[in-house]
Amino acid sequence: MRLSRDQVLGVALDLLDEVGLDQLTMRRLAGALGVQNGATYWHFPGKQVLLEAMADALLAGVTSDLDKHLPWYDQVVQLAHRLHEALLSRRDGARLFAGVFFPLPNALAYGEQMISTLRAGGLSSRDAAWSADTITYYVVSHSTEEQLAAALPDPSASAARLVGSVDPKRHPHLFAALDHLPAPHREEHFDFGLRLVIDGIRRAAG
Amino acid sequence: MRLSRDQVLGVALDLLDEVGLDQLTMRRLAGALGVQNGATYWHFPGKQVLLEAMADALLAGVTSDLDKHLPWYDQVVQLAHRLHEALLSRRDGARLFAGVFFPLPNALAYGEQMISTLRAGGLSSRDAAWSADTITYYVVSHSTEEQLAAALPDPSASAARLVGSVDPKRHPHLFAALDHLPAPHREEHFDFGLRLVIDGIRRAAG
DNA sequence: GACCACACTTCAACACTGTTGAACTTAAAC
DNA sequence: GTTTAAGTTCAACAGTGTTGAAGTGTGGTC
Repeated sequence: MRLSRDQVLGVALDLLDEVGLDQLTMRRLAGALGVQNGATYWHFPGKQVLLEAMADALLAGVTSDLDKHLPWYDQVVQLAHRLHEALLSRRDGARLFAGVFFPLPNALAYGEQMISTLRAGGLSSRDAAWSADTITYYVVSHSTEEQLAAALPDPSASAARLVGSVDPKRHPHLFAALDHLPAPHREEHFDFGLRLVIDGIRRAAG
Repeated sequence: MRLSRDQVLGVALDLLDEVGLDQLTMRRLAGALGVQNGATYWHFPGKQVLLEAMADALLAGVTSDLDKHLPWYDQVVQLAHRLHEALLSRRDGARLFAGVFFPLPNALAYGEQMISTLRAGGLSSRDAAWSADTITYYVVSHSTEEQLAAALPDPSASAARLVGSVDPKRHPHLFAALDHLPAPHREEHFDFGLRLVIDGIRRAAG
């Protein structure tokens, strides 16, 4: 049974969901493909290139069917949500994307769309580019943290460790903040920070 | 020559500066300490714990000598700058910090300080906690990207690859944004995004 | 000063990783 | 039906984190 590049890519993404980024090894991938270890190296010159291809595959379609009738800032919100969803669509997707950040087609399309939308809001070329950076930093970082929290060996034990290490005498505000951990309100937490950034941008747009 | 835990930690941080996070191996660390491989395992139960200790060491002093006479939002800016500097103080410091995110003393002190300052600005417990998250996401993400860009094998070749892969016909806005890459204006770029976030927070503070 | 217990180090191994190159097999091209 | 190249196998290399048994040195006690 001969392989194709797309087949390797597809199985690699499925394997990512199954075992996570840390356990995604070339040998395991070969096993999932029903093939010997060296075979994948014909289709991808090395693991790094495979990971880049996987990262870009994650972003397929992030710029499709955007609602162009919304106000520009709501279009920015929509696009940020798209990126967020794309990164969460696969296990460790955000970490995968963050570890690679080179000019890949879908990532470029995302960047172009984001900057273009911001320019439509009246920002200068520089401000649009830098604002897009800020939004992207936020989305990637938030997604990474979400998935890291979800991937903890024992979530309740980890939460207990967190609560246990915050002394209400030494860290009163942090202690109070334990009532507002991101985890139970993932979406609200994401939207809160995103709104902060976008409000700042709207102010910069004048 | 016997080792101490602090000695291992110190040499590990120096070795990090020298070889980078990816090349920081337990054997190399033992070599730098003038000792055999297994020896470090008496002082740290495993590499992960060592990395956590290193990450927290990075943050030593971030909350010292803050200017309490500034308006609350400028105190937030100052603290964010402190975190930024701390993460950049060692090679791959941001990545090191991001890969670990557990309740360590200096990280807790930072969180407490940030939330407390935001509360002083009038934010609710929830809004202060979530705003602190947003700021921290931004600083960590920005620092990570800065160090990743600085650590590229051949910066000018990488820049060329970036420029070369942006087609001005398909990505006009991205192409125009190439005049505003973060790299040559690191500090200005950092401050721009930080201000966006903090303006958003000031608006939320009402 | 001799002894002892424990802190610490060494050494050798284990199971695993990405990557490589030579040999082999299969499929397509003429 | 032979040739050519695409695709695969197999065995090895150099490296990783981690472990456990055996050894060594140092400090405290009799």
